[in-house]
Amino acid sequence: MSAQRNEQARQAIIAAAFRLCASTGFASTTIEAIASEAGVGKTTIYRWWPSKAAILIEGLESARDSSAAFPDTGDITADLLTQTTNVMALFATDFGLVWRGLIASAQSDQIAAEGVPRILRTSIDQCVARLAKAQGAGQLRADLDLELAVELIYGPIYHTWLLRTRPVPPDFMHTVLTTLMPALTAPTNEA
Amino acid sequence: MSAQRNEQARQAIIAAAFRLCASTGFASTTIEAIASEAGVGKTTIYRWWPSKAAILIEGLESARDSSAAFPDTGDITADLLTQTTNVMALFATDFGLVWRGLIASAQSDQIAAEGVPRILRTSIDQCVARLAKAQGAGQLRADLDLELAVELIYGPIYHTWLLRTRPVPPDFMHTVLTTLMPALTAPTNEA
Amino acid sequence: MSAQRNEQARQAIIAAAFRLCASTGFASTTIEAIASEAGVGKTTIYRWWPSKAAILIEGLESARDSSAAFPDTGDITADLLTQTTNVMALFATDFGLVWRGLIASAQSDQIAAEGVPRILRTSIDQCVARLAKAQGAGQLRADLDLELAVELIYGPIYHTWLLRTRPVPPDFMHTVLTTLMPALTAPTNEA
Amino acid sequence: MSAQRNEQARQAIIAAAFRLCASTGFASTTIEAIASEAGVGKTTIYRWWPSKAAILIEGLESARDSSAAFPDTGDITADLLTQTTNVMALFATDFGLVWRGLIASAQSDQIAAEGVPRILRTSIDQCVARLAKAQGAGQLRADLDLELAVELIYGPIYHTWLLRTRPVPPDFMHTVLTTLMPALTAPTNEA
DNA sequence: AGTTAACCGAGACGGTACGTCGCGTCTTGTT
DNA sequence: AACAAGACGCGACGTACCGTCTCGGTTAACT
Repeated sequence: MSAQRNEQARQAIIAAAFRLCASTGFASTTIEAIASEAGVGKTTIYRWWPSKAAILIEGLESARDSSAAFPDTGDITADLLTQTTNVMALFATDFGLVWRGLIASAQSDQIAAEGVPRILRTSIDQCVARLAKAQGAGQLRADLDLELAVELIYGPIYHTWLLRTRPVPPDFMHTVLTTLMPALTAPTNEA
Repeated sequence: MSAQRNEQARQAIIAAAFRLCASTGFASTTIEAIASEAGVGKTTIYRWWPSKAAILIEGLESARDSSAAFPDTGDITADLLTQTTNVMALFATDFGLVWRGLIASAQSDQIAAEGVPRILRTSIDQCVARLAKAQGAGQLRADLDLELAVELIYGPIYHTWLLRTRPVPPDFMHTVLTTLMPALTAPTNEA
Repeated sequence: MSAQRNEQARQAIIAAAFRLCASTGFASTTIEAIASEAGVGKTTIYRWWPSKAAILIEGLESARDSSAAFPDTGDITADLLTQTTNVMALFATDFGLVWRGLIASAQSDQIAAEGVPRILRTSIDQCVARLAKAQGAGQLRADLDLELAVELIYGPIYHTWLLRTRPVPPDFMHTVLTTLMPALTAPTNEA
Repeated sequence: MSAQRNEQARQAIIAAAFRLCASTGFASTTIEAIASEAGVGKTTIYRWWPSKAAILIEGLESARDSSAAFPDTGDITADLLTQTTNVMALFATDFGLVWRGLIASAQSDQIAAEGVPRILRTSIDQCVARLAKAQGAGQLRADLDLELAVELIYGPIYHTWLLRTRPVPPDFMHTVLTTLMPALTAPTNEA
């Protein structure tokens, strides 16, 4: 065998896809534009990815690490506020454009429909892990369904971010958590 | 002036758009297919709507009425459960396909980006009104931000429905409300 | 009966058709443009003319008179030179653009295919009449077929004008007639 | 470099254009119909030709050879009669439909306006060559402008064929040449 | 003097073809 | 064998005009 996959081309394609997506939007980021921007033949793209969503998904999955890790100061409420604030800040960057485009295309593109939940899974698992630790420490109700807790916490974020029903106030997540957390925390037995 | 708009054509176009969207999906519903299905020239569509999203938005806005009205039995928790259950059922129908497509296209199409929040506004306002009544009746905390409450309630629905991170259990909204409502309701002074 | 044809509209339409044809060319002179330019409804045009060619033909037929009448100085060769020179000058004006467009559309449009020969007939008949007079005066061969003579004289003009095979020299018709006329004139019996 | 032009497609397109032009006429021969008839994408046509006229011109130029060559029996008058008769016969075939359409479109289409004279040039040059030989042999006047001679000979043909002013008699070219040739031939000095 | 019907402007309508864009596949050398 | 380049068949785009068809409104002949 010889002539294996060209790693340079792979990175150039992913980088070009992100660049275009950030500058001209997800919808007008075409395979042809990516190929041209990356200085690559279309064939090379189609050989390795089935759609533009796949390229961006691969890009996200390989570069996710540092982005929005969970802090652990021992105070679950404070840590959630820190992390969700980071997430909302991230959504306001170029990353947000890509991610929004992927979520949108997941409604019709098969690859995106599988990739989006897969990407989210990691973040959710990290969140669940942090919540589980807090639960173990008695900071959260023992009977709390942690998957559900994630949805209660992140639901409002995606609701405002995707549906754009109102301008998001700066202290949005502070208010959300202030309102929500009492329902998640263990009752303080002060009878 | 003269030569007014043909109301028959207008309705045929909207109906055709919904039919196609339901049967072949939002992404593959083309203007040409709508025109053909409606027995109408493409020009007639482009004369009145700038994109397929606009057609579907107009259809939704003119036929919204009855779909998911708010019950009022006096019990806010029960009413929310009823209504959100109805909404989730609605999302599982053809309407859901259209709505999902519109939300997706709102991430790139200007018209959809305006229409989706406009459509939601009405539903949110109805929800807020019902919540306000409950608040007035002392069933909800007096200092509760009702817009936020809506996001806390519907956020999890859209989170699961759009992001598809896990299969939605049948009693999903029951669990959501059971967990969430204590944080929204007025504290029962039983000291 | 009542409400007869609006003469003002008729003239405005013909005038607009000529104006557009002269300024933007025959091909891009559309019925819609004529209607707009004339400040007239499309219906009014279609009520009275079957195609744009018909409008221009009517315009030519009603305004032909003065354009290229035949002089009669008694010298047939000189008169032909005068007249053909006038014709070629006319072909270089806006009239030429219209006439060329009509001849072109006569290759496909039924109305033009009838109108072009009808318009030409008049000119040819005038030419034939002048030739007949010369023939009667013994200036042309007695056995000359005058229809053919017209084609021999005008053929080269249309050949160069329609087929554009070479730049037309200024003394073109002088040379044509100098070469051709000996074949048409009666032999001078100088035995 | 790579990915060269598909010769099969090229020929299929030209053939389809001729077939359609012959069967439905030049005016109603559309690019879409040609593409469909040739089993080819529209893009492939637009990639290589700017208009349908260009296709037909290329077809004519690449297949011109045999069509109406000049005989050379030594008798210039007889040879001209033979050749012009052939031309008129050719004009009555499908080729005539194409050629007429091209001449018509040359009045508005830039490509046709260049192509028609270019195609004619070859035929004219052949005619001029034959005339020059006759002139060299003393059969034509020494001072005869041969370009002009061509126009005198072919002018009547195009006049009748394009302008359709009268039904063309069967012996048309015989009469034309009988009338015209004396003006072109060298005077026989029999004083 | 009032009625009324044809003509008028405006322009919406169902269509056809336009010329362009991007798709995903393919072919042709080059590295 | 993978690559760049890009031609290919295809489908949809949004536009321009086609010729037909309502719409009121005007207007001129005939009640």
